[in-house]
Amino acid sequence: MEAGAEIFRSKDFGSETKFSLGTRKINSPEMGMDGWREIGKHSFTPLSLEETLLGGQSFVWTKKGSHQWRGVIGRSIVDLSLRNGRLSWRASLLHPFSEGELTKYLWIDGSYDAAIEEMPWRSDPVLRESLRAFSGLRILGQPFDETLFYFLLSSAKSISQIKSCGEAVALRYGEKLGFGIGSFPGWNRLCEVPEEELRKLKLGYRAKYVAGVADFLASRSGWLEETASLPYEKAKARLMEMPGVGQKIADCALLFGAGKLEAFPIDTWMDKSLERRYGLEGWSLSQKLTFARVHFGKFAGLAQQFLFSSERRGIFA
DNA sequence: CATGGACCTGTTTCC
DNA sequence: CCACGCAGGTCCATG
Repeated sequence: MEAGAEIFRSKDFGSETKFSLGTRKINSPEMGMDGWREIGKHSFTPLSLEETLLGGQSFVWTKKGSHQWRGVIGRSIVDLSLRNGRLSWRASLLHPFSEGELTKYLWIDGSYDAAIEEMPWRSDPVLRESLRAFSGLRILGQPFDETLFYFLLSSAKSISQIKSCGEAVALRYGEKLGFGIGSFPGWNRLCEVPEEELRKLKLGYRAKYVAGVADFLASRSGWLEETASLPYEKAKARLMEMPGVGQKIADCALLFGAGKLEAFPIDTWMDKSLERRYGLEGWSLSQKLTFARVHFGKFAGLAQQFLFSSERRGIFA
């Protein structure tokens, strides 16, 4: 399916420049980037796209303008634009990204609507209100290794701090991609980095976790990939064998980086949500988790994201 | 099995 | 402007 490769000429996209790549002449609004293309069918609203990209499940996206975002997925730089309900994208020429990869990353296909339908919103007014407020909110399909890395940095840090620590590591040890962006270096590369170096990049005590996980993986070739392919419970138990990976981080890595949609990470926001909106004051963490998995079902992780956003952005306040 | 403090450091709030 | 509490979690020691 070929969406028209239209070149936007709006002033929002900067002045148009021409340069050659091999023998082809390329018109591109920005050096090193391909032209804009539109993705026909999607159900994002400005709010749900913003919340999907910047709301705490990913730390690789930056807002470039009121309707535009830039992110790095693997080694590809990807721009997204949502104007008047039209979703458009472009990727770096050096490390291209296909439309198929993007629609998978953004979960743009019928299985999203099916997942929404399967959630218990008919009997749950709290969830129903969240779905209404953040209509179109998705779980992203991010690279597993990188997702694990970012969430290893997440303890007692805010989104902006996690983002800048991760960016610093990527810029220092990853591939330089231009635009001041680096790629995730990969665990093999991180294994060569002393903990002290990571501490200099402001990771604090999390540096020990990163170094520990890198060491752990160095002696286990294929371990992460194998873990991602295991059923949820098995995969979670395996992730928790690693230093610095407890219940919450394991669930985040599996939900956001391995497509385990039944994973239900409980952080302080979700803890508050379950207590205040579902009356679970006094329940232990494991009781809350059991309640959530039973009540929300197969797509508990998606429900979690709606409730998380609602709590964080205060729609019930 | 539940509870509580330590672990880094940037940010917020209070003198 | 400085000192102090706290933060999207994990680990280890206690009761």
